[in-house]
Amino acid sequence: MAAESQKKATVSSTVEDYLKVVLKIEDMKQRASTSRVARHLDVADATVTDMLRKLKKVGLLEYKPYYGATLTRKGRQMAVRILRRHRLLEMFLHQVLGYGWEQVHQEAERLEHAVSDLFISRIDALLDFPAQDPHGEAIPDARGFRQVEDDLCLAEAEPGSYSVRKVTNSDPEFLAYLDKVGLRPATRLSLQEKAPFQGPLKLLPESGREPVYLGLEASRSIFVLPLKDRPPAPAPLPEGRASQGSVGRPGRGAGKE
Amino acid sequence: MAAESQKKATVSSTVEDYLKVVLKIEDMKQRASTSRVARHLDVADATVTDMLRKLKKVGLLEYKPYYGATLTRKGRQMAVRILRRHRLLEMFLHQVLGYGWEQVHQEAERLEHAVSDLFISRIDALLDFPAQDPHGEAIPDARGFRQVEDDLCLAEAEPGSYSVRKVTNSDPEFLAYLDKVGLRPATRLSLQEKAPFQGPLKLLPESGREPVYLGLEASRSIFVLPLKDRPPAPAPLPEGRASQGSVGRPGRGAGKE
DNA sequence: CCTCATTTTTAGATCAGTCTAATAAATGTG
DNA sequence: CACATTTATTAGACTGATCTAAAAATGAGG
Repeated sequence: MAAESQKKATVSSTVEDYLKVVLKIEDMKQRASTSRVARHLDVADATVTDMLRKLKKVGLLEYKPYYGATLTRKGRQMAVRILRRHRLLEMFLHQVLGYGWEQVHQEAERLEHAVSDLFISRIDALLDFPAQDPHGEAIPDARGFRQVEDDLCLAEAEPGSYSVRKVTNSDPEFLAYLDKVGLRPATRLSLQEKAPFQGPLKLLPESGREPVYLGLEASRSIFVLPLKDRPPAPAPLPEGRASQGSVGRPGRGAGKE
Repeated sequence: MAAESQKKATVSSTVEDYLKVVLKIEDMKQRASTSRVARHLDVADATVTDMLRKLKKVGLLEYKPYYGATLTRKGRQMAVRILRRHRLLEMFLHQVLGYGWEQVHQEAERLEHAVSDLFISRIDALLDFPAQDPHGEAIPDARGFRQVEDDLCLAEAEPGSYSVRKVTNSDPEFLAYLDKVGLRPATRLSLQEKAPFQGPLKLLPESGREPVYLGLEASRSIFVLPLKDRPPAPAPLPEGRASQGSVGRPGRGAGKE
């Protein structure tokens, strides 16, 4: 609460993008190396080196040459704020303006830098304070708390019954495809078998009668919650033991920031 | 329809701002001189000289050194497109997100550069294709046609009965004041007297019982429609002879572009 | 038609963000 | 452990948008 922590350092949208990417990489438990950041942002490595040094200087991240970056408290706070804007905007575009879930990402990507805090709080209220975006990703709340994600990557799942929790891929083509075969957040499905040698997964979505064969690589961006065996339960989301109540509870590792 | 006219030359938001300003100045029947453009954009004259030359080079405007700029067909088209976005966004913020009319301008100023055509067409439909923004300014339609404005500046009006058509000033303080004294688009009022020597106007808005004294300068940004003497008519806007039906009719001077 | 004030342009710099090419550090493999 | 490969950094340059200060054109009055 010291006066200095109040200064609403306003950063360029470029800086916002760098912070967002570092957060994303850290969330995937990877090292935010120069090249990894560069790949995510589609810029040259040299550009990233420069920028990381600049961001270190202004205290938004730590940077060790030849190693990579780590967000500071302040940097993480800013990054989560952008993430919140992004996901709220996606939800708004989907729910209010009727965008398909494969269309929301790109538009939100531009809007997140342009919109005011007032705009964000208005759409938050309009949407009745949603907890997930159209891809099933958790929307951080206004204080920066993030819901604990207690899901399982389909690529690692054993055959059985699941419901789709989130899809962490924003490629419109891919999402449109998933949509077509009936795979969306909250869809229940049974994973019937996994072909050996990096082979495809055989899935049966609840809706379609046709099985869907999905490449292993594609399955890495689908996250699911195990379903209690027989699929009787009507509510698909509130089943997982940590998928509720965690907003506002800073608990181990996934709370604030 | 030639292939070249199809190329969707995408310009920076800075360029969009320059075009918007030149359009605004031309709409006020003034010469878009270097210094005038500079004042509107709050940049140095030298910066404008450079930019106008660049914009001439890409065919968005004519530029005569020591004289100023004139939009080309193409430049005007782009400028009107931004104007449309701006005003639709204002209406959207006002109607859907509950912004006050004094708050909409600033937010729209940022959003107009970030939003896609899809976004614009969605809000247009959501708002049921509005013809005016919250300040009473005409919203160009998707083809770029602009409604003919057949109104009268309050500063030039004679005592009598009027209804407020539009307010061409985006200063939040000023608009908040007008709002407080009950002056908004569609408000009926009687102009009771104009003090001599650039003196204030004495107004009686229909709502308030108190007369309002308005400086001459302030009255320049208020435009009104004369009311058919006794104020009996319920519909305030559709009275002026040219305030309807002109969308899509390229009529003299105020049609396309 | 000359002079002065105003307006505009030119010249030269800066800043943020980016690039390519060259160099250097780190790493992995025989 | 030494070399080859990979990953990062440095060096130098460019682009778009901006500035200040100095020079030049315009135009109004005498």
